[in-house]
Amino acid sequence: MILGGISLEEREISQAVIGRLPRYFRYLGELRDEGVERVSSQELSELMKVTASQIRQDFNNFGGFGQQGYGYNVEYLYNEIGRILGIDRQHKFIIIGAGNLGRALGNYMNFERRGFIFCGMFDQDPELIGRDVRGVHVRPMEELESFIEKNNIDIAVLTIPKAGAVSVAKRLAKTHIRAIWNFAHVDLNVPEWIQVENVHLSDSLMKLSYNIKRYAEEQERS
Amino acid sequence: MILGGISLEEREISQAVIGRLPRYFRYLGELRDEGVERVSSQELSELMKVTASQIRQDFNNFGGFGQQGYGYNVEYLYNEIGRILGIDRQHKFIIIGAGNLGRALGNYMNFERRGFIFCGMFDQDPELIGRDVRGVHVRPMEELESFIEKNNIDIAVLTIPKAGAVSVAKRLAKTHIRAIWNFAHVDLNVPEWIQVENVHLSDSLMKLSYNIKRYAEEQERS
DNA sequence: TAGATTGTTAATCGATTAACAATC
DNA sequence: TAGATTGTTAATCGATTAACAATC
Repeated sequence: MILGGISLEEREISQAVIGRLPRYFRYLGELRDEGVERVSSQELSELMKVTASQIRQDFNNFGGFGQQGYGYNVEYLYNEIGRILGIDRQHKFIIIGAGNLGRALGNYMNFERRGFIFCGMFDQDPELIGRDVRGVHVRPMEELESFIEKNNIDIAVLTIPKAGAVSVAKRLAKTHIRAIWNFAHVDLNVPEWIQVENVHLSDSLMKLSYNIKRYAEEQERS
Repeated sequence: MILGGISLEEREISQAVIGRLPRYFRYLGELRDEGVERVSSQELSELMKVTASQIRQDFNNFGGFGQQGYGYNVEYLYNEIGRILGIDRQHKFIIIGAGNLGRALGNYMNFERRGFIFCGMFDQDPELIGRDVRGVHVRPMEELESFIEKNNIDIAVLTIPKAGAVSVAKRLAKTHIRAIWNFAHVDLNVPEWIQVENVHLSDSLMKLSYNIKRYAEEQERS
């Protein structure tokens, strides 16, 4: 299937679309668990409160998953989206920073369900080294690079203060790590072959604060 | 300042702009801490890797903060954006769900710096009730509504599994809570006067997974 | 005054929605 | 076949970028 010389596979999908895939995946998983076999873009649109048009456009970025007159097969579509998101394969991850947040993420079981395997944990604090988090014990920072290479780690989760995050990211850039899930409140500069996804909790809280204020002011005016 | 009958104050700011404000705020705070007095949109654009045009457009949504030929005063702009985000005022919050994530958030000091005051914590598990998290002890769920009303709580942080989240959100909807910071992996249906900000960690992880896969496939092709 | 840089309008780009022919 | 619903093109909308006059 060729479009202007660029095959379907190579066309770049916008991050706006990618950002919606996990939500589709979640709703389809729920429908599947309820035993629903088929769903139309219209039905899904009412459930998810987005337009049916958007749903069809989004899915068609990856080729036709549906069938005219029928709709989409829930099970099939669910699996396809999972495959697109890459969660049909396993990802091995380590957590750098064994503080409260790092330990909370290490203890969170649901990531495993999606193929994310918790393999190691690191900290520089001698107090924390050796501690056990769900069967994984905390290692000293010196072992970081060797551990990554020996165990073929895919993802490093950064749960350390911003001061340390930049230098740790530099160390990671010299390994074969493929991605950083960054909870530190700083923008990381890494080579283009390392994918970065930021979770800036205080940014999220500020947006909430803005919306609280905006709503209050709207009310005052009316 | 009237534009087509709608005053500046009333014009709706797009969430795209709001989403960028915390990042501006962070960079301006760093410049301020470094003692930098003025910054031009050009300089800020190089630092933040966005266009100078976007920066000027974004700021002008809220009125003119700069001066031709000079640029922007860092301290002033920093304070103005803080004010716009509503973090010049205090927000009292409670955490519902005293599991690993809830406790981690409760222990995180930096929210306090931005005026978010940790006031209470709730859980249904008798094992957890009474436990102390940074001076706040965990209360039983029965006390939720009375505590919110008595202490004028603004924000409820939801760190419970999705099964419980929907029913707790229903209870919250009957209180005077103003916002929910939702870490449960489910979409909440609440009245329009309650602001909701979702932090769906597994969605974030799936996006990362997609980008890992996409990069790998790009490499294969070339 | 001359130079710099904003505020703002106009042009472009991309994303969303609407419409409908294709087809199951 | 008739009805339903997709896949896809066209229209609209909104967001980003470019350009430049206003002005410090």
